[in-house]
Amino acid sequence: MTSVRPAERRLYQQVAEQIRALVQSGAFACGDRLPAERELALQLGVSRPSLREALIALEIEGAVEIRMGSGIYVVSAAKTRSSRLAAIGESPVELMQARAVVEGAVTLLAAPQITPEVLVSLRGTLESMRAEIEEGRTPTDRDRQFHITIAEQTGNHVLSRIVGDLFDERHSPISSQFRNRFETRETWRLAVAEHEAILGALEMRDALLAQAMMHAHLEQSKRRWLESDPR
Amino acid sequence: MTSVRPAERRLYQQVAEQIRALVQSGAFACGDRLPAERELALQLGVSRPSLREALIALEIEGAVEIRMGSGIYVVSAAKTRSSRLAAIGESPVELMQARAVVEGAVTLLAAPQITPEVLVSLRGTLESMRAEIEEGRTPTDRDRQFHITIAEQTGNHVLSRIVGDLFDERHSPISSQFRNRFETRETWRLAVAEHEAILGALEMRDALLAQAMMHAHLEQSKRRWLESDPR
DNA sequence: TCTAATAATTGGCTTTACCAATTTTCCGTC
DNA sequence: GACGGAAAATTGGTAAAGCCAATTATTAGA
Repeated sequence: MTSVRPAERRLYQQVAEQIRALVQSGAFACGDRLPAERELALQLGVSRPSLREALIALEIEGAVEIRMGSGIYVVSAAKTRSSRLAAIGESPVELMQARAVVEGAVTLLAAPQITPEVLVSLRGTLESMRAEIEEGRTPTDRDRQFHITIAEQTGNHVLSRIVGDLFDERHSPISSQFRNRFETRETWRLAVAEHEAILGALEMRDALLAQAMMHAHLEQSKRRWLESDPR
Repeated sequence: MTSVRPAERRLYQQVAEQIRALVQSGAFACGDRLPAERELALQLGVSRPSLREALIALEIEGAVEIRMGSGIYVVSAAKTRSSRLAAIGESPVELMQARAVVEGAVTLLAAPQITPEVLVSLRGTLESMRAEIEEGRTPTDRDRQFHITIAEQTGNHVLSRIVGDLFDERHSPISSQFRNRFETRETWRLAVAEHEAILGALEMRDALLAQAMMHAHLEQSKRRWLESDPR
């Protein structure tokens, strides 16, 4: 079987998509065992290494579970990790409320573990934000950095990942329609002031206050978002 | 080169980790081109297909960019987005700690909004858990339902999604190596007792106590996990 | 009937080989 | 000497066959 096909995308991506389609079409139910690698490769008309590459991609995104010597199993269809994005009913308002709750708790946990060096770093980030705003630029990256840095002080990778993911979802296609009138220079100035309050509480070693300020910041941010959008 | 190595984890995961380490150690800077596949495979002492599997994993998590005919490039370090999948460094211990923090805060938010009907439903779930344990079955689904139901009372879809995802990650292939001796009947009985404490606090309308009990439950769960595994 | 050895199945990894896209090199031309 | 284009070298993409290791199913023996 000599390949004469014009490479459209990487083969493993095409194969992975085919398998996803097979699962979603109901050809294989959740928990079912897929055909053996050798047979499946034959069915799909690709070599076994190529099929394996596709399976690894599917394994990483949680669509299948590979058990050595046993077989390849379709994992609980509901949470394929790809369905995490674009979940129905998740409005930007809920997103910001979730951030307020989660990052509030994270700040409380992180506060006692923040070193003086990190405080200096945070202040630098804040100054950079201020500068970029006055230059007319949108300091989204600095904003992210501020929140991530605090989360990282928990020493818990899972928590900092969640904080980062939630931040990024604000800029996903779903929410992008909102951020138009939201990011004016004035609203950014308010945001910086709230960041200043958080940092101040951290510098005073007041964990509870820092938590409250973080919570308030994201609630305010949500409110600004709402008021900026007339829908 | 005949393989005589005792398979510890999947090879592609080990290789991917090696490459991540190389990048983070500064051996390759952002934007740099890695050695060619053939050479890199030789350096790392693995076959090219195995190296390719690792590269695909790294490509999916955004750590590298593969350009056909050109080479493999290290992508901007900051945005590795290894996020969505459980990145290395995210030990099950960190996962449980993250759950304790997040679900504690979620419980506090949910508690005032829980209706009597939901309380009845939660008690039913708990009784089902008890029954299944005595039958020798593992009540994982009921356990999940208990936690999800509470999260849903926040009325926030993002929060309930997070709680669900974190629960499911415990049973992902990455963490599965831990769950062997963890799920004994005795540990499950302890878990049910802690669930009972949470539900009791909710019935008493004591939101702060419920938060504390939820936090304690997941911390205890983490501890049990650790002690059950002698590594 | 139950248990333990055994055979068949299945994923894990290696080796070799060739194709396709890209980049580099080099030579002819202006 | 500078420019342009074609050939060659480089690099990723894929295929095929084979063996090892873990799991599961089967079968023979107690």
